[in-house]
Order: sequence, then structure tokens, then C-alpha cells
Amino acid sequence: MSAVSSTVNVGRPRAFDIDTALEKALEVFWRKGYDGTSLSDLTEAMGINKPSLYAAFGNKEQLFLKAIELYESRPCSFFLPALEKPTAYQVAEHMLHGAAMNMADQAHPQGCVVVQGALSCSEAAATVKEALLNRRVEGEQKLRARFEQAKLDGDLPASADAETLARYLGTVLQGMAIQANNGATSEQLRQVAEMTLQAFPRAG
Amino acid sequence: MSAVSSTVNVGRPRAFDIDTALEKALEVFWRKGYDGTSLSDLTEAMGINKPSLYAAFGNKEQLFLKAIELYESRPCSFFLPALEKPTAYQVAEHMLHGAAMNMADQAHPQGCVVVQGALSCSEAAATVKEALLNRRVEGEQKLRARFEQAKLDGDLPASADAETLARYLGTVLQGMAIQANNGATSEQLRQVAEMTLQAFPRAG
DNA sequence: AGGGTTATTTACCGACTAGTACAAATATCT
DNA sequence: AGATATTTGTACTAGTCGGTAAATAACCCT
Repeated sequence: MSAVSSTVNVGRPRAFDIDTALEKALEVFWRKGYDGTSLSDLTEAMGINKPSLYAAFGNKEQLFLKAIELYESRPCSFFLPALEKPTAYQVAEHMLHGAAMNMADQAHPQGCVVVQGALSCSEAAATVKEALLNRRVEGEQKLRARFEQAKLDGDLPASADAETLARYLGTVLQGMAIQANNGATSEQLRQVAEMTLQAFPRAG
Repeated sequence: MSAVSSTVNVGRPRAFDIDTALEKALEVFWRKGYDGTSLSDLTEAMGINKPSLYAAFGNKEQLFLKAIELYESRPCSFFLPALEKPTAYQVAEHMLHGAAMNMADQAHPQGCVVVQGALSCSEAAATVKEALLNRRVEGEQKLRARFEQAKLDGDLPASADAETLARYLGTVLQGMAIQANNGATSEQLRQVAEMTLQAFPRAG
């Protein structure tokens, strides 16, 4: 009895690469949102038939959730790396600059799928809407925890409000996602990042 | 031959109030987005049947556009009144505080329908998506024009970049819409507004 | 009262939705 | 080669989508 029995090479082999198919699905969800994406959109973009999609990913909802996981685990992701910068200011700086670069990048849909994937949506999308909402809130909680650590480290003044700083930064990052959808360029978003940083307390 | 023949009181009278029906439609679109809203959702909320909806509003797309017009013409709307404040700083202040109050108001869906009504959507929603995008961009252009006037008035330094100031403010306002969807309260948004204003140049 | 006009109700349309049953195809294991 | 396991393509389901045809109801005007 193998502990990884599901990886045993038996039966007809899958004719498509499951990771690139998921990439394609992510791109469609990103552009059209959960409600705006049909299974035909997905199968066409992924280059597979519906039974293959259901066998590999469960259903539309599970496929979406897996696509979001892929989105956040990408090498080009900027959020988690920025959190590890040595000072609070540098965290904010790298996060804002990373967002400016990433969200307007023409190599993929503009904005952020966590923001725009299921913002206002049907009841059928309630689960994925909540999943995205939780991700946004958790992101801000991570920022807040990082800024509280910064106060202990002394690179934020003791008077600083970590929660408000995190919410301010989250607000600008989420606003940048809308801006990117509006057609803003990375350079324009970088200017917004600079302005945002002017309100950010430096070492104290 | 009357120039206002359509207002002549002839034929069976409409059994519903067209303005309150449009209010109801707006609320549904606001909560569920264009793609996420079905005609059944609309007719149920509006308390009318489909033929009445089509006779009064055209179709789903035209109903949405009329709902957006209503949204922007509301007495509680904060955008245009804020533009008329005497200085650039006061414009920004009133706009941010108005947004903080309005977007988290529990009397209606949270956020802003112009932001979340059709952000990522199907091809069927392309027209309304573009209409909303144009409204967002036009709002920022109005802000920019107001700030350029402020430079002439001398309540913004000549070195200020009106375009970037407008985009920064637009970014925060749009971000606030997401925050309100995340469950942020008016008080929390007001704190974000205060931080935002710290980066805003005062009289110079 | 009767004609003209408009709104309402009911029932329907074809197209599309997410999801699946089933049989043929393709691999490994014995 | 044959048995077993899995994926594939085709064809289908029941339900919902946006939108409408047609008959009836309710009003004004003469």
C-alpha cells in the first residue's frame, strides 16, 4: 500500500498539463470575474473538454479557488517578499512599488484577481466572494502584525497606529487594482506610490 | 400635436412608481454586479413583471445605465459638492470624509456601484463596464481640473502635480470602496482619510 | 357607452448555464 | 495478450438566461 497511491502511473495518461491549464483558467477568471466566466470560456482557454475539467478540478468553484491559490503562490507575487524587508517603511515601499509594477503589467490581465474576481456577485458566487474577502483581510492583518513588530524594533514610532497604517496601505493597494483596470500605467501607479509614502512615518 | 405627447395621461396608468422601482434596481445591481444580477432578481426586487420592466426601461443594460445615473444624481452624493469647496485641501478633505461616511453606510449596499458594478465581467457586460470606467476616469479628470484651478488660485503650490494628486485621491477613494466591501466601518475609513490627507499639500 | 391607448398578466421562445452518463481510447500491471 | 484503471470526446440533462407575443385590464376622451 503506497502512501502516494494517487500518483501511480496507471490508466490513460492526462493529455494536458494541469498547471498550464490552471494558469489559463486563472487568466480568464481574472479578466471576466467568477460570474462573468462560463464553463465554455474556461474549456476553450484551457484547451480541454468539460469532463476533463471536472475530473481534474472538481467544479467551477473549486477551479476558481485553486486558481487563486496559484495566483498568490506565483514567483512574481510581491506581497509576502515585501513583508520581509528590514523596516516598516521599506515594507511599504516595496509593496507599493511591487504593486505598481505588477498590476499594470501587460503580460496578464490588469489589477488583482483577489480584488476583482468576485466583488459584487450572484448568490452562486457567495463562497468565492467570501474566500477573496478573507484573503484581503488576512493580507491587512499580516501588514498590521508586521508594523507592530516594527514598533518593537524601533523603526516605527511608538505613537504609530499599526492597524490604521495597515488599512491605509491596503486601501491604496486595492485602489491601485481599480486604477490598473482604468488603464493607469506602472509609471502612473509609481507616482501614486510615492505620494502614499509621504504620509508614511519614517524611522523614529 | 403636443411636443410632450408621451406625458399625456392616456391609457392604463402604470401601477408602480418608476423612480422607486429604479431605486430597487440600483440596489440589486450594487450588491450583485451586472453579471451577478438576473432579471428575476430585478423583477422580484422591483415588484413588477418582465414586460413592465422592458416597457419602462428598455432592457437590462439600459436599466443598469439609468440606475447609475440615479446613483450619481442622488442628494447624498458627495463628489460634486466637494469639488466646490474653496481650496484644494478642503476639496480633498470633504471628498474623503464624504466617501468614508457614504461607502460604509448600512442604509444601502457597501462600496460604490461605479467601482464594483462591472469591474471584471463577461463580454455581454462590455458596454456597462466601459460606461463605469469612463465615469471613474471622468471623475479624476474633474479632480485634476479642480486642482489646476487651485494652482492658479494659489492654494496649491505651483510645483504641485495636479494629475498625480487627482490620481492619488482617486486611488484612495476607489480603495475605500473595496474596504467598505471588506466590512470596514465609517470610522475606520475616516482614519484612512486622515492619513491620506497627510500626504496632501496644504496652502502654499 | 364606446373607441383609443397603454399597462399588466401569462405563457412562451431559443440560447445558454453548470454539470454528467457513457462508451471509446490509451496507458500500466500481471 | 489480457485485465485493470484512467482520460477522452460526444451527447445529453434539467434549469436558467434575457427577452417577447398575445390577450386582457384599466384608464382618458368624445
